[in-house]
Amino acid sequence: MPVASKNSRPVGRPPDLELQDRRRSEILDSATLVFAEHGFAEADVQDIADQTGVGKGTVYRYFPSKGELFLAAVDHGMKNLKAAVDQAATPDKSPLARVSAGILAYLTFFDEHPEVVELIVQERAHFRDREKPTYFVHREANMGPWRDLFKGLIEEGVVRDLSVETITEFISDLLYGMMFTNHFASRKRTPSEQCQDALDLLFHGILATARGGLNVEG
Amino acid sequence: MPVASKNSRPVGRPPDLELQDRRRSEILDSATLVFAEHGFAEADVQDIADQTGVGKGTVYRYFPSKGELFLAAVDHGMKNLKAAVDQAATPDKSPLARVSAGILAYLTFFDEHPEVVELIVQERAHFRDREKPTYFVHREANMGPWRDLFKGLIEEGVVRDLSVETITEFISDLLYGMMFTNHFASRKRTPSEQCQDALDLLFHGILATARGGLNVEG
Amino acid sequence: MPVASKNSRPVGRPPDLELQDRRRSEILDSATLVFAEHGFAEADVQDIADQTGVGKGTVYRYFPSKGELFLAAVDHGMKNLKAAVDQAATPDKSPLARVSAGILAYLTFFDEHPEVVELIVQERAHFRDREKPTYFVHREANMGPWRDLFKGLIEEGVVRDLSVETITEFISDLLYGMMFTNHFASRKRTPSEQCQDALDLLFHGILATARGGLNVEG
Amino acid sequence: MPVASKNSRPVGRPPDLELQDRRRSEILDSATLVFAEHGFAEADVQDIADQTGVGKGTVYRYFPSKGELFLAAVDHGMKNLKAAVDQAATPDKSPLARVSAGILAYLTFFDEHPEVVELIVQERAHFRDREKPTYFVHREANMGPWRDLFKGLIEEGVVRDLSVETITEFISDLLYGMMFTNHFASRKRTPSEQCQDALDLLFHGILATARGGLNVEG
DNA sequence: CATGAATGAGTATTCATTCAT
DNA sequence: TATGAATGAATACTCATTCAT
Repeated sequence: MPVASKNSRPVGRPPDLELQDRRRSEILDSATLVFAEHGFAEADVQDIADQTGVGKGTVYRYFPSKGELFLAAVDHGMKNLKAAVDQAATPDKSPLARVSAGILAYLTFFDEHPEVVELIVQERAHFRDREKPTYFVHREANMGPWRDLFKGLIEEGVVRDLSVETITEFISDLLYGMMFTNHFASRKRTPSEQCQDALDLLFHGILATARGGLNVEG
Repeated sequence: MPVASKNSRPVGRPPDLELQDRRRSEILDSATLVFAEHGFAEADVQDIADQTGVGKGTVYRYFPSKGELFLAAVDHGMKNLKAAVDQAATPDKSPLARVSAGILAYLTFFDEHPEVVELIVQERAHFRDREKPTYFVHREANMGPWRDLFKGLIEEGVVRDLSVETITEFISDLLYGMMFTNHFASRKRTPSEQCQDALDLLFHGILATARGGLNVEG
Repeated sequence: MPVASKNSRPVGRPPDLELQDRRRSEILDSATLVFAEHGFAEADVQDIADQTGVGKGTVYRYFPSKGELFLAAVDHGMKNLKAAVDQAATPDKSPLARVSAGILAYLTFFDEHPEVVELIVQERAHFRDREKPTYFVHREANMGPWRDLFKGLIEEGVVRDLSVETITEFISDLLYGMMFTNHFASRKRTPSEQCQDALDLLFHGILATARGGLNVEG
Repeated sequence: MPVASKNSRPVGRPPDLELQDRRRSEILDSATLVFAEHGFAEADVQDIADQTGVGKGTVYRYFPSKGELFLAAVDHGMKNLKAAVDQAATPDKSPLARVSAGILAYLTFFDEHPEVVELIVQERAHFRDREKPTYFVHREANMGPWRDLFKGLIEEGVVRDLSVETITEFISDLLYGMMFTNHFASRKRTPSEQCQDALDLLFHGILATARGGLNVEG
């Protein structure tokens, strides 16, 4: 039940709450585009306002500062990433299939949304004092189920008896590196192909021999 | 009658070439520190001059602009990285040992030189129009010997019959991701521990079963 | 349902057009003073802003650069000159009286507005690449009626049968030289006295003898 | 007789006095060119040094500052002007012929040395605090003989009984205006043609009627 | 004496943010 | 509430001048 403001009769649901939400969303979308195209420092709030079709002052009614707006855009991007991965790695699939699907979804998301990659770099470059970049905050928050999944796989004997942490970090780092490299070095392979190769190596490693007496010390 | 011909005018203070080189180096070091601490945009050329103990004008005698100075610092960092890796992965070692040593050297370098990681991010954030970030230019230039190495390992049957490109990209991406994540998420593990785990997974994969009838589609 | 269509967004503070015009004018006046006092190079945009009583950013809202502001000030001065001359040399006067009135108005204008003389010198000194200085652009644009006037006087037999161009250039050069010399050499005579003398010589020349057999070659 | 410096035996005429003079002259010439081409503010002392073929420090050994060097260049130009006019308006000519020759020499000099015109403008623009621009200092210093000449012509009845001052100022202003206008407005006429026309008007005025009952008041 | 390396003062311009309307 | 006019902090780069060699 909406609380009527001091001197007004209750007018039911104010008709512009919805508008407010839409506006916020539109500004966020424009911001993502403009920040990704020009970088944080070069992006003008005026451009974002123009792109959205509102006045500059309006942008400031929705977000207290350029920085907050930027951070909100990054957060928005991270939520979209999670949604894409979650939608792909559904619980009805087998655990390994979920791994596979999750990785493919991750690669596909960034392939389709290069602007989010840009946002991630820009954040790290311009907000160096933050404890943890938004990406890693989200990563940590979403990692639990994956840890459980690998724990189960180990117990089942499907995956070797390694530290779960070791596995998830390995995969996380690999994906993080792939995402950046794809974008920075303009790689042309499809997410699907990449995913295939990565999974093969991830699952079986590069060596031909059975694991055992390898000595790499010399 | 003066002996000096028109083309041999300089009779004044002779340039001290050694001093010039030292100066250039000192400025580059200061720049690396200042750029890493404040980021490219916030870094003040005056700070770099102060840090080096010279006047601002002197900085501009050695580097034509703030941007060129920054790029030179990145390049310098990349050269140091190569030197560290080359020194570790010497040809007298066995191929697999060279892989191992190279990876350890890579991780150790960035662990000891976090400022270079910062430079890499800053470059990508502020020089988005460059064809390829310096890191990738160097990576490409230095990759040849590694490709040969893996080609040999495959021929020997030590490494599975995979595309060499697939292997080097996999490792490159993994390392790139590890370097960034270590720095951005403030990971505490030693390069040596990380290297061990990464090599284990890289060599043998995560699966317990022999490679073969795995079906991850469902 | 909002009445405003997408194209009629502005619902906020309406622009005060009259204020804008006044502001522009005030800035132009301040600029004229400051540029004349300090010269173009030494003039500080901050001074102009202070003098006008606005922020420096406001100056840049009205003029895109210091240079454009300066040129606008010169142009403004030239328009004022034309107005002064036009107002004096009205068509109701006889042709020779118009010449006389025009010359007096010209000399009087620069006597009362020495800052415009400064602007003219400064322009020539700092914008050497312009095809024609503003002064000459205006001069050319305003010369037509004077040419017609002299053409008429020649046809009437009042003025000798000389090339109209010769006459107008002679007068133009003379006045240009008088204006500069008055200002640069701090001459003290009143415009009126100067005008008298100049007209006398212009009309009758310096020689006592009737025109004719003079031979100045030897 | 040269005075030997404190602790040295008299060595006769030092062999490099001549070199010094030559150097000074070369620097002055280079300075004139560079100042005229780029304007005072944009001209670099380094350019002048390069142009002369000496080191920047050497320029400062001959002239205490950029400003002094510039002023010396202007002065040099003025002296050349005087020489040109003096050489043309020799006492062996008749008075009116000397006037004619002087004017032609003046116009020819600036036609052949547009760089001097530039110097004159630049001086006025950048040294606004000087009591009198160099040009006017020289003009005043060189005017005496011309005043005498016109005084004589008036006494002879060749020139009307006007104030000598009025005549010389008229001519001076006219020439000053012609010089600037020729240069600024890129006039194409030859000095000789211009001189003819100017003399005709100067001597006889523009009116067809004999001087007398002209009334230009209405 | 000649040189040129070193110095550091000086300034136009942008753009996030505010707030009158 | 939405707008955009007004503000002013903040900063790279140049170049006249000095002086060690």
